[in-house]
Amino acid sequence: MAGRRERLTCDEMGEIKKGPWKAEEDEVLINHVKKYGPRDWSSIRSKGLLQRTGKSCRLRWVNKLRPNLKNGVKFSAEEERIVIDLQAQFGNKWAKIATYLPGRTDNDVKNFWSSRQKRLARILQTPASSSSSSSNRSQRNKHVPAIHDVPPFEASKFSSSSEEDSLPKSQSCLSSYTVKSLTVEMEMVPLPELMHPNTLNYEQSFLPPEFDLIEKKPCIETLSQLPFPQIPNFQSEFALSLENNEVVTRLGDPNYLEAFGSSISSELGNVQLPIMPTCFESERRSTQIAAKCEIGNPVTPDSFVDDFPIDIFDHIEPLPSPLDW
DNA sequence: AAATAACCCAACCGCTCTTAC
DNA sequence: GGTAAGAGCGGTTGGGTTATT
Repeated sequence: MAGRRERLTCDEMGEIKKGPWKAEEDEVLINHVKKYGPRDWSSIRSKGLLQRTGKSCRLRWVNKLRPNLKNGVKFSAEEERIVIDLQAQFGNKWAKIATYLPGRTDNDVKNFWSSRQKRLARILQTPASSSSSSSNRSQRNKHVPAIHDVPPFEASKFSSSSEEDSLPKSQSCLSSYTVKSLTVEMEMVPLPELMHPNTLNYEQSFLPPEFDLIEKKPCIETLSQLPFPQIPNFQSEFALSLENNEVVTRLGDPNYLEAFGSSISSELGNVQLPIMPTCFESERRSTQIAAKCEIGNPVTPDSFVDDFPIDIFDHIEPLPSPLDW
């Protein structure tokens, strides 16, 4: 990484240094914070302490030097679940989400999510019959026979919109589930393998001090009302039913949903799809949308794939022999 | 052992918001 | 109320590392 952003030298940038931070610079920055607190970032440069912009100093402090950061520690399963749930709730408000994850920065969360989305995208774009997939570790491990008809994943759809931000809190929560594209916003099904009872009360354990219960009430309530205990059933029944497997295939096709949204629900039979929280149901705008929601609105192709244990697909179709990889 | 792909993450950029004057 | 500076945030980039062939 060294030199990557140091091409622009101090002279070229008007004495502003860029690129990786040196230990000495960190030390200067830490000393500044010790003296004056985490503020007056621009004064660091104006005093000649560092040839960095205030912006750069602040970022360095927030992302790397701040105490109690979990630098170099991978996201735990619980943290992952929290991010997934909160992203579904808040959108790409990484700073806000990070406040629920002690020791994590918005950059951490953002990077984590980005990696996750890339992984997801690759899985969904995997041609089932492609021999070239043998060179792809993820594709090999996560062979997805039923998803290859899914249109290419559109990562951009996963970013939050300003439209959502402008809504009242109680509606913004709703909008991410109903108003916007169903196939996009419903993807955040809690990871089945993470449905430990002791992970379900994270809201309490990670509530930041300034958290306003009243403000978030509608969404928090719905979160707590989510039928998480049903998820494991959903997983196992899905994995063992060929009929349901076919439904999974169809659900992966937005056109199928569009055309057969209401009738498909009967096909699901005993399958316990994660269902929409009640507050969302009450806000449905049309019977068509309602029909889609009832058949398991949070379920989209990517959620099917990504939120299942990798080996779940072993039950759907025998994996090819390692010799064929 | 080399080549390649995938993943990770630090750091930057541009925009918006907040605050002080 | 207008404006400039500072601060904060989300998106993006690209080098380093690791895993796989």
